Amino acid sequence: MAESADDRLRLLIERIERLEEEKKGISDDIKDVYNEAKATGYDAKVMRIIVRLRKMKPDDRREQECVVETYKNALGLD
Amino acid sequence: MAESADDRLRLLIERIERLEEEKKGISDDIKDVYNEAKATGYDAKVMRIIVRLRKMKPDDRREQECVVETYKNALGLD
Amino acid sequence: MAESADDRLRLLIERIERLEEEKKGISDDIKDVYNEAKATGYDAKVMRIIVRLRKMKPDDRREQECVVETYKNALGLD
Amino acid sequence: MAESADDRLRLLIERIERLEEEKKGISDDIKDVYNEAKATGYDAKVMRIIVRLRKMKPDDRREQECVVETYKNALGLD
DNA sequence: ATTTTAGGAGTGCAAC
DNA sequence: GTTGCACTCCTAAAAT
Repeated sequence: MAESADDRLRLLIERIERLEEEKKGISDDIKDVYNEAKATGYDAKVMRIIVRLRKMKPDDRREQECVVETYKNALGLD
Repeated sequence: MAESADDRLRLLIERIERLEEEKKGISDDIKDVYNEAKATGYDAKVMRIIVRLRKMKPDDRREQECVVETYKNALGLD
Repeated sequence: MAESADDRLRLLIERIERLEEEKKGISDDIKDVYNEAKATGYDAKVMRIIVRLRKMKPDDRREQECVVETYKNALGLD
Repeated sequence: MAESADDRLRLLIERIERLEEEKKGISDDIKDVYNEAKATGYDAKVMRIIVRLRKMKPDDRREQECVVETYKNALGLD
């Protein structure tokens, strides 16, 4: 036959490898932005927190922040 | 000789395995506490956040919370 | 001034968010390839192992495989 | 009442914190064993692989190793 | 049954 | 160079 099982497997693997390279490139780009931000004086760690918060649905986020406050108060945290 | 290299390696591996079992037991205990808390009506996810916050040095924590607030304001978050 | 600090921060965050979306898209593509492979009868877990092995330098890989064999023999594994 | 909700939450949190300390202690012990092994000339990375292999059911392990071989051959790996 | 979520392990980077 | 930190991956549990 024109295409052996071995070739099929190889093609799948190679597609994955190409995609992983692309992904790696983007990860590097993200790292660059954080470094650029840090060089400008921003706190990268906090920026990561912000990105996470913005991923949440606003209502969920506010709800959670509220519960966190409650628990902090219960424990005398802050 | 009394103790072959093979035995030495085996003993090291077995010590690691014993320790990993202990660790697993404790992880399960922690999980139990969270489940108990959840059954009592507490929000386990928020509890995890609290545990993380309490691990930080209070000054660092307050400093970070402050920067988070600043960035949130800058982005109109909240 | 034309560009406030707030805008600068916002732009950085938005660049990160765009890049993370792209990255997410590629991750999904990779997942799709694995699913396609699985549907064809391949073992996705083993494919992941293969991808990892192909990432290594051939000499390093062979060297490591050799040491693994040695340790397995020492422990009567296999 | 004798025990307020705040106390209940605090007690749960403190139990978790104690357990996490124990867990951390064991993790450190494990690290120590790997370091001791390394000092004796063993390859810690390979030891981790061995530990993982020994966790698997022997039949599953052999089956998987077999499929890995097959795929490696299909790709001319080795 | 599918999809999300958390914990753990491993890897690589970075700072010291 | 080594220690710690952060990101990724993967497995397993959980919720829907």
